[in-house]
Amino acid sequence: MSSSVPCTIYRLLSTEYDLTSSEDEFLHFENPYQILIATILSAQTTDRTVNLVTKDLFARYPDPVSLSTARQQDVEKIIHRTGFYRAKSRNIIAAAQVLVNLYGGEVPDEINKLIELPGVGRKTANIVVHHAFDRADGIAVDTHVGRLSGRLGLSDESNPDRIEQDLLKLFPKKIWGDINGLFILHGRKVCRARKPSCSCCVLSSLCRYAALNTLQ
DNA sequence: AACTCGGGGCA
DNA sequence: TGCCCAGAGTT
Repeated sequence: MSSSVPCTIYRLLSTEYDLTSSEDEFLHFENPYQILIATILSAQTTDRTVNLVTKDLFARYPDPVSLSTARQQDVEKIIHRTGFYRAKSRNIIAAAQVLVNLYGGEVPDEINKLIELPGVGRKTANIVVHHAFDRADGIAVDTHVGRLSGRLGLSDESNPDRIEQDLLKLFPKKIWGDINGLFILHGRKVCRARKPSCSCCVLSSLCRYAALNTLQ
């Protein structure tokens, strides 16, 4: 593959999508604590659903100290609508306890430390670094990112960690966060798992899968 | 690698 | 009604 292909992909997707508007949901959170908790709650749920509960949640538990001593039953009532509420309640309380006990009530800004928090995996850690610290130390490989990477021929791997390694080599670090957001938007709206809209896709001219898919 | 946790939104 | 949502933890 030509080394300019990743650059072209980035340019085309940037023209197609406005990342700043799609990230508005997160902008109203005031600090890394709120972003961390909201991101844990956002697993397998839309940002809009999370936003239905965060006002109540942060009014009652404005900081790690207050959340660390919360009763799980009370937290469950507030976040019930975000799904997986038992595990999420347990995890955010335990995470708050770790913040208080190990990090002086602050949210660490390193992937390796964030990943140790209950309820935080590699994807969530990447999201928190990106949104809370305005930086991208990696790329969160969800189903969309994995699917696009395969169809575009950017990676032949199946393991998300290895796909991430391939992507990190292909794209310059300063656009990792943008690539992450753009791939997810494109994977959701155009390059869908089921019926991808290759005829409307700005990347179709450089995509093997589109060439295959549009053959009749 | 497979399985479980789960309510909300949308076509 | 079926499918999807910037997943994580356990077995």
